[in-house]
Amino acid sequence: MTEQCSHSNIASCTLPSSEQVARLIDQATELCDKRNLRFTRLRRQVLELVCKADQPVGAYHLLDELRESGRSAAPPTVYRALDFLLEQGLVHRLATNNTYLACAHPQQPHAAIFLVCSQCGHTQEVHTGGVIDQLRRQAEQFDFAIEHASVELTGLCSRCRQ
Amino acid sequence: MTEQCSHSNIASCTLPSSEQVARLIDQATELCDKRNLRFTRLRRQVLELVCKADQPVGAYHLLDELRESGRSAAPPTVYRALDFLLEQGLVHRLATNNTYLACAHPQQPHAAIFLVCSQCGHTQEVHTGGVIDQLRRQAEQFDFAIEHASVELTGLCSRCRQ
DNA sequence: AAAATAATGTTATATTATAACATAACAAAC
DNA sequence: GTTTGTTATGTTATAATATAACATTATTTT
Repeated sequence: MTEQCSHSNIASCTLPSSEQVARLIDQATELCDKRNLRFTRLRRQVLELVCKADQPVGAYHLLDELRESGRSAAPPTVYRALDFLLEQGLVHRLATNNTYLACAHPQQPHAAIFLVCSQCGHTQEVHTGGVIDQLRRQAEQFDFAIEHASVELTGLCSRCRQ
Repeated sequence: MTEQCSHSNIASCTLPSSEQVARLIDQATELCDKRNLRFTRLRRQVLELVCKADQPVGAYHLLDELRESGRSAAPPTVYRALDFLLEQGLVHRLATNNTYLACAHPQQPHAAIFLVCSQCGHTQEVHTGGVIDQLRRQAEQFDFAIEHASVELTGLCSRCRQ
């Protein structure tokens, strides 16, 4: 991700080039090391597949790719790896279309907003501190403690609007 | 829904009493009439079931209830009715847990935010013009035209926090 | 090395949703 | 009021997404 990503007030994150995939893997390795967790071959492989995809991918698509790579794999194989990556904040799950995508900023935990194009599927991770903070304040007015915010905006991306 | 609902700047909507269910059905009848759509027995029955539930319900739960009521029903029966009700803005779908709940304000189309308790499942529809407007503005900065906003906040409700 | 823990393999199955085609109900036109 | 077209529903099958449960392997700790 993080092509032109400024991580200032508002940041948008486009898709990863191959060197950036390597960097994300490096970051994940470091991060797991720091947390004393095992970044196994399977977990690395699944993260690579998610990173390399140019769009959010479904679990069974990842399963196919694992199998094509010669590995013996069944649904739990991929779901367990995804669960691990989700817990560590290395990937996000989009509830509106049951897909997974690599997190652009695994270092600092953050709540993100996703712009999902309903036509081409292109998905952008956007960071706008303001919105999430406002949501948190609103929730607090109802004495509600947010554990996870799922904010997914479906619509037409700039390319598909033309 | 709409127990203590002010529909002012911020409005919260609690669960419906039985008279309120009747009112929602009346509103739906009117609305479909106005739009020249058929509010059939099946559609009415499904909306009633969704309204009466004290929490968002799954499609297969509705299916069971339809069958218990004596009606012959299969998955498409309930999904088709739900699709109709969704299109008309009479129910909402929660993507994070694949459930459906009655819309508190079918009259005026609106984007809502949902507070979903991860412990008891209680779900609150909250209307805060501000947040949705802000989301729309943010999206516009990326030349993105929102068609649908799914904003689902998972966490602990006030009762479960204690 | 043995024991304990964590990860993966494997089989089966649960849960959610849709495709495809047949029939029935309804509305419009004649 | 019957024919015709359209919309809704019935019905069967199956797709797509996800998890349970238990066996095996790998890794870490003792």
